[in-house]
Amino acid sequence: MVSERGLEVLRVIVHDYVASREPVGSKSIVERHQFGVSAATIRNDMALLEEEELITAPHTSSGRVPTDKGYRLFVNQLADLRPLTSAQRQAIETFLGHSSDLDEVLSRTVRLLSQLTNQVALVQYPTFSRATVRHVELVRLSETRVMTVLITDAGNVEQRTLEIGAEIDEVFLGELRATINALVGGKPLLEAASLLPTLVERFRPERTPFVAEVVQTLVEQVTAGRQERLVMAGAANLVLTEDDFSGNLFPVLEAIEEQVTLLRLFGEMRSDAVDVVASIGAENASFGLAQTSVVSSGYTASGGELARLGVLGPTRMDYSTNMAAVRAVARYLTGLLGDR
Amino acid sequence: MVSERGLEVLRVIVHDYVASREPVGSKSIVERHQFGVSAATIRNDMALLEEEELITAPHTSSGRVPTDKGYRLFVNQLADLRPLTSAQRQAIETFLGHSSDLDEVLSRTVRLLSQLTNQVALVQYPTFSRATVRHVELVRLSETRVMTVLITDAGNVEQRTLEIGAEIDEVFLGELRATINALVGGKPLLEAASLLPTLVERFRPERTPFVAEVVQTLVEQVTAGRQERLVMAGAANLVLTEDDFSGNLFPVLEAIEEQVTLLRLFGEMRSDAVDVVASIGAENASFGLAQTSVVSSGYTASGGELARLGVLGPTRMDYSTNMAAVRAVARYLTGLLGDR
DNA sequence: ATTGGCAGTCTTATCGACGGAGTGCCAACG
DNA sequence: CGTTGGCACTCCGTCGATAAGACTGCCAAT
Repeated sequence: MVSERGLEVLRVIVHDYVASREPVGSKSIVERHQFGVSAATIRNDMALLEEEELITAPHTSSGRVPTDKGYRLFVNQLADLRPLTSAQRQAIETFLGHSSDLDEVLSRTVRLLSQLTNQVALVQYPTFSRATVRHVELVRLSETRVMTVLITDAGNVEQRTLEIGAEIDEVFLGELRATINALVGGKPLLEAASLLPTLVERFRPERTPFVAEVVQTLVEQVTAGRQERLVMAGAANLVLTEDDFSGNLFPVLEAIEEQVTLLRLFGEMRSDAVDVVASIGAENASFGLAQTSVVSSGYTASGGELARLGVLGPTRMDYSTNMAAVRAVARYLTGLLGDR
Repeated sequence: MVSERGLEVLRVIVHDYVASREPVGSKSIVERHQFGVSAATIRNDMALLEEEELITAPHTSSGRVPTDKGYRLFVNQLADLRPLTSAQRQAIETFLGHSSDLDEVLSRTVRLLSQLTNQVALVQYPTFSRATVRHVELVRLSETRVMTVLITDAGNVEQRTLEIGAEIDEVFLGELRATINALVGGKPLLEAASLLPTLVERFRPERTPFVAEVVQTLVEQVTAGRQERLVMAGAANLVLTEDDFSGNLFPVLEAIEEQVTLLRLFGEMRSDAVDVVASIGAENASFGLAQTSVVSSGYTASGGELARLGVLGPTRMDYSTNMAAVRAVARYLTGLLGDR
C-alpha cells in the first residue's frame, strides 16, 4: 500500500513533470520540496508507486513520469483547483462582459478558454430540446427551391434548403407558413415535432407532396435542430506541445476537425457530474486520442439544457489550472445564459 | 540571360524538389531526365539560374532548391496545369453532386478541395452585395431582448440579438416587421441600407428610440451582412508538411484561425484575374506567412458576386496539381451556384 | 558550347569515449 | 520498522573525430 507521503511524492512528480517536461528523480524532489527525508527514502516510496503503476521510468535509471493511472489518481484526490488569478477573473469579465448573440457569446467563450489554458478549447452548442418554437419562416428561393428557417426562443436560428419537385406557389407558401406558425408557435420543440405531421392532411390532396416535404424537413430541423455542434479555438496551441504527442499530431488535428469524435467524447463525459471532470489518456483510446486528455464541465443555457465545454491537450497538462479555468468559465457562462 | 534549356532545368528542379523534398543536383537531373547533355553542362545552366536568383544552394556543394522567385517564374511560364484524373473528376461530381444549402455546399467544397490537394483548403463566403432582401424577421426573446433575422434571396441567413432599453411591445413589433418587409422586401441590400433609416420618423415619437435601434442593427446586418467569412478544412495536412516550415507551424495555424489575415490575403488576390493565381512565399510576408503559398481562384455565386476559394500550404507545394484542382473546383462551384 | 576530370567543401552518419543523472540494493542506525 | 548514506551499475546525451557521400566550380580539351 502506498503511504501518505507516497501520495505527496506522486503529487510533486506530477507537478514537476508538468512544469519541466522532464522525468523527475528522487534527488531533484528533495531539492525542490521540503520533505524532511533523504533522497533514499523518496526512492523507496517511488518504488512502491511504480509497483502500483502510478509512475513509470522511461528507461532504467532515469527519473519517473506519471502514468495515466497516476494522473487519474492525481486528478481524483490530489489536485487542488488552483484559484484563478485576479487577472484571469478580469479577463473573463471583460471578455464575456455584456452578452449578445448566442453565436457571439460562444465564440468569445471558446477563445477566452483557449487563452486561459493555452490548450485547444471546445464549446458545445446547447441542445435546446426544451426550447420552444418562436417562428417558422418559409422562403421561396427559386421556382423549385424553398428555404425553411426555424427560430427558437433561445435565440438560435437554423435554416435548411429543399428542392421541390413541382413549381412553388407563393400564395400557398404564405398560407402554409401561417398555418404552421399557428400550429407550433410557442410549442416546445418536442411537441412541435409530433404536431407537425398532422398538417399534411389539412390541405387539399394535390398539395400533399409539397406539404409533406416541408413538414418532414421541419421535423428534422426540430429534432435534429438540437443537432450537435461545437466551436473550437486554439488549435495552434497543439503544435507548442508537439513533443508530448510522439510526433503523432495528425490524428489529433483530424479528430478536432471531425467534431463527431469530440462530440461523442463529450457525450460520454456527460453522464458524469455537472462539475468539471477529466478524461485522461488511455481512457480516450477508443476515440484515437490515447495521448490526449480532455477536461470538461457541463454548463446550462436558458432552457436548463445541459451542454459541455472544455479543453483538450496532451496527457501531460496542468490539470489544476485547466480544471479551475474550465469550471470558472462554465459557471460564468451558465450565469450569463441563464437570464435571457 | 538564361537559355531555353535553362528554363527546362528550372522546371525539373522545381518538379523533383517538390517530389523528393531534397535539394536536386546536376547528376540526378541527367539521370532522371533525358537532356542529352552531360552533368557539367547542367551545372553551367544552374550557375546561371543561381545568378538570376531563381535557385539557391542551401550550403556550398549541395543540390539546388528553387527560390520564391524561381517558383514565381515556374508558375507564370512553366507550369502545365496537370489535368485532373478521372477519379478526381468523379470525386468532385459525387461530392458536390446535388446542391443543397449554401452552408452545406461550401462546407463540402472545402473538404473536397482539401482532400484533392492534401493542403489546407479555404472557401470564402460570397458577399451577396447584389443580393436582395427576402425577408426580415423580428423575434422577441425576452422582455428587453429582440433578435433580428435577415434572409436574402441568395439563401443566407444572418441573425443578430440586441438589448432594448425599454420593454418590448409584441404588437408593435409585428407592426414594425410588416412595415420593414413592405419597405425593403425584394430590394437589393445596398438600397435597403439607404431606405431603412427613413423608417424612424414614420412612427410616433415615443417609438423612436426602439425603432432607431432596430433599424441601426439591420443596416449593420445589411451592409456588413456581406461580412466576410470563410470556411476551412484540412489543417491536419499542415503537420504532414511540417518540416517545410522550419518548425514555425505556430504562426501559420494562428493565421488560419484568425481568418482576418487570410481574408485580407484573399482581398489582395482579388484584384487579379478571376482565374487561378498563386501568391508565393515572400509575397505573403506582410501577412506573416512568408513560408507559405496560397493558390486561389475566384468563383461567382448566384448574384454574380465574386468570392474566392483556394488552398494554402508550404512554398514547396505541387503548384501544377493544386492549381488544376482549385480551378476545377472553382468552375464547378460557379456552375453549381449559378442556377439557383 | 560542351565535356570529362579533379580538387575542394560541406553535410550526414557512425563510432567510441565520457560525464551526468538516477536507480536499486545493502548494511547500518535510531 | 522506517530511514539513511554509500556504492555499484545502467543508461542517456553530448562531444569530437573520422569516414563516406554528394555536389559544385573550375579548367583544359574537344
